[in-house]
Parts: sequence; structure tokens; C-alpha cells
Amino acid sequence: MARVAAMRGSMRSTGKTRSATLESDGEALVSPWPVRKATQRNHDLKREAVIRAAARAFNARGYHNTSIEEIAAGLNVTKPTIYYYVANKEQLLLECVLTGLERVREPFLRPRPAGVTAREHLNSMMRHYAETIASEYGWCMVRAEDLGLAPISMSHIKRLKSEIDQGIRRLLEEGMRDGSIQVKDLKMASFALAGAFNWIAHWYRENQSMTAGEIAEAFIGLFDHGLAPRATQDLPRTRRTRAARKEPTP
Amino acid sequence: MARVAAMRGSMRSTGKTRSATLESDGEALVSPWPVRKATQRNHDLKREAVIRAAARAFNARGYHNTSIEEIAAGLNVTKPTIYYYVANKEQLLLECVLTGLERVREPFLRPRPAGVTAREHLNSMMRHYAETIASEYGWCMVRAEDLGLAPISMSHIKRLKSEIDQGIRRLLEEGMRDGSIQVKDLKMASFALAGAFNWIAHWYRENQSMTAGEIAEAFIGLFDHGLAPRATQDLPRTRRTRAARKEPTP
DNA sequence: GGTATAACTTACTGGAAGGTAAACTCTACT
DNA sequence: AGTAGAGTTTACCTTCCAGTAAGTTATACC
Repeated sequence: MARVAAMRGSMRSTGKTRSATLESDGEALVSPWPVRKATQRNHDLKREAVIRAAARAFNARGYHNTSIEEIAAGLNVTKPTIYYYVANKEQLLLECVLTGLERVREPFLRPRPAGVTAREHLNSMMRHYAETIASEYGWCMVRAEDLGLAPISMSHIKRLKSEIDQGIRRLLEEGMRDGSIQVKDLKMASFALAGAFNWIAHWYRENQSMTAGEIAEAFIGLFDHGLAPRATQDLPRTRRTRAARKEPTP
Repeated sequence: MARVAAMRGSMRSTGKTRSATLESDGEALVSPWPVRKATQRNHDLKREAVIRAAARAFNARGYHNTSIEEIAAGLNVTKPTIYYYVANKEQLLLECVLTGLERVREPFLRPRPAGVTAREHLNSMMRHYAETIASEYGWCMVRAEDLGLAPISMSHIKRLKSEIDQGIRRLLEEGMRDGSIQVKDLKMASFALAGAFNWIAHWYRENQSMTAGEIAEAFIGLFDHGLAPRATQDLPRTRRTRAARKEPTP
């Protein structure tokens, strides 16, 4: 419970490093037994399977309505097996969240290729965002925040989310400078964008008629020009008053 | 547990209607005691306070992390008192959700005033939406869906949410006809809108620097023209290439 | 073939929290 | 004064589930 977030990943099950020296009894003694090389590969795969299964279960039934035993049953094992791979239920959730968030953040860490406007780059980010949020990790990413996690876990999550938000804002800013984007309130724009995309996790299900990519395209198109009618070019052939164009917004 | 959703509101505590007749023993007997008039007013006020307190608590700590006892303590009473006003924890949540959703739906039930474009009307809906979602009921409205409610409660919620969605789509459609709105994919547009606004419940807190109304205005402004730069009129005095204007979106 | 360790299982504990029974108090009304 | 019933409490019960201890099987390595 204490150091839940510590030691993510899988540096585990190699607990024989100290086998070479037995101190605390005077002279050091070198063990004649060699260090055993563990079967890491399989362990990691299984661990990942546990995380994924948990993500799917949380996604389907919610965190508090999913017992560890259910997750285990879905993998044809028993509860303690899960505890063999993760420390506790909270860490299980945390792994799901971090997996999703890191996947979203990853492209923000790479520099923007030359010749690509900030706007184009933002669009590709959004496509990637949509893919991830529609995956099994989407629910966890979006819901975890008010599930009563330990402060240490929360700060982890908050930091990643903040990085992603900063990434979006930076692209908006750069877009303002290179002329590909124009918004009034940067912060609110990033919140609206993130909200629209995050919300996908609430309604999207595997069997949806649209793919995540198609949804992303639709959203990008919408955020492109908004709701307002474009200039009089290439409009459908209906008569079109422009009275509504100036839009008082009282 | 069975008829959770039945009998919302407060027709309660008037259980003396049968005091006039004692059948099952032959001849009917009219009771000499008159029917007592209960102190409804106070009861309703207290009940509402319970709902509000629950909403705030759920909002702060989440549904499953909030015990009935905590809610009670916040009202300076004990747990059974809560059960005097609501049947169970689930109903408590349901009341919160329905309160919020009905508040959002309400303006959709009224006809649009003449002389107001669909777009203008949609904007006023969004302002109202933002106010409600930023209230203590916002969290419940947004999160309740995957908290493992009974199917009967779920269908209640789903119906209300669907009505709200239909209301938005209808306005978008009407806006397409009266020329005040232009979108490609109606469904996706309504989802993006709802997502951006619903997401407010995730990040908005009372002490925020912006009011719900200001947030709504910012979002409306964004959804007005999107991210793309407007035509060359009334722009800030920086040089502005229009190269990015056609925006390939590959 | 023997042993260490990884990988799992069965069987349990402990505690938190939803919900209830039954008693008590307070107030309105006669 | 006396009573009915609303409103509240104390003291429970019960269930569910996270987490663990200890034992068992499988596998790699010598």
C-alpha cells in the first residue's frame, strides 16, 4: 500500500542478486551457487495480460464493482495469482491508467517534423488520442481520477495529464504563431478539445459503427470550422441567408 | 432494492389513510379519530438537503468511497436518519442524477421563441448546460452511468440523456435548415458538444477563477468558428500568412 | 535425480460498510 | 394530560472482498 507507484514495470523475480555475499557474520562468504537467470519474458507477458484483463473488466463493470477474483476467473486462474503479479488492486488500476496516459503522451515527446504546421500536427495528435481513448484503457484514463486513489498515485496521474494538456496548449500556441490556428482562450480551447475526446471513452464500445479513426476525423472536421456556415463557396444549393452569420450571442 | 425508482419525490409520511375502516372482522367500522395532517414542508426540505449533501459528497470523494455515515455526519445526524428519507444508497445517487438531468432537459421541453435562430437557441442551451454541470449535481450526471446501478435506474437515466441528446440534434438540424449552422456529421457534432460540456464536471471546482457562464461563453466562441483563422478582417496586427488556411488534413 | 525457485492453489482473516430492529424523544393535536 | 406518529438514535447483523499464509505443482538447472 505504501509504495504502490514505486517500481512500475517488471524488474522483479530476480531476487537472487544478494546470493553472492552473506555478511552480518564476520567474514564475507561467496556463495558457490550461481545466480539463476529467470524466465523474464513469460512473466512480463503474463503480467501484461493481467493488466489488460483488469482494464477490460474495469471498463465493463467499473472499478469498485469488479473483484480481483472476477479478473482472475477471466484468465482461468485464482485470486492470489493476480497478487503474484501486482501488489494490490490499486496498483492494478494505476497500471491501466499509466499505460493509457503514457501512450497518449508519447507522441508529444517527439519533436514536430519540419514542414508540418502546428495545426496538422495537432490533428495527428487527436487521431492518436482517439485511438487510445477508444481502447480498453480509455475508461481507466478518464475515470480513475475520482476513484479514491492514494495521493502518490494521484500525483503520478496528474503529472501525466498535465503534460498532455501542456502539449496541446503548446501546439495551439505555435499554431497561433504560424497562422494555422486562431483561438481566443487557449486554456478553454484545450479543455474543450480534451473534453470532447475524453468523452469518447464514455460512449464508445467495440461494436460501434464507426472506428476510432473515423470519429477523430469527424471531430477534427468540426473543430476545424466550428458550427458556423463557411463562406459562400462550395455550399449546397439551398438558398442561404447570411443573417445568422453575425450571431449576436447575447 | 426492488422498486428503487418508483415513487420519486415525496408522497410519504401520510400513512393514515386506512384509519377510517377496519375490515377483516365482519362489519366495517369507521374510526372516530380524524386523519392527521403531516408536516410535509419540513420533511421535503430535509429530504432535499439529504440529496444535496449526498451530491456534494459523491462529487468530492466518489460514490463508492462515500459511506452513508459520512453523508449523515455532514448533516449532524446518524446513518438511519438518511434511510428514513431514502430507501437505499442507490436511490440517493439516482435522485442526484435525475435532479441534474431534469434540470438540463427542462429548457428543451419549451418551444423555441420566434425570431431566435436555432444557433442562438443552442447557445442559450449550452449556457444552461454549463451552469448545471458545474453545480453539485454535475458529477453525478456524468459519472453515474458506470457505477453499477440497477437496470431500472439505468433505463431512467438513459432515457433522459437520450432526450437531451435528441434536443441538441434537433437544434443542429434546424440550424442546418435556417442557415445558422453547418456541420457534416450531426451525431458526431452533438457528441463532441456534449463531451466538451460534460467534461467540465471533471475539472471545474467551486473556487475556479472562471464562472460557469464564462466557461460557456468561451466554449460557444470556440464552437462558433473552430480553430481555423477567420477571414482577414479584424485580426490582430501581426503579419498573417494565409498558407495554412486551406489545411490539407491528410 | 535432486533441488531451488517460479507459479499457483486452497483456505483463511479482518474490516468496512450497507442495511435493519427496536427503542427513544419530541411535537402536534385533542 | 395523554396519545399518535414523525423523526432520530443505539446497537446490531450480514455480506462482500481485499489481502495473506501456507502448502502444492511445474520447470529450469546442475
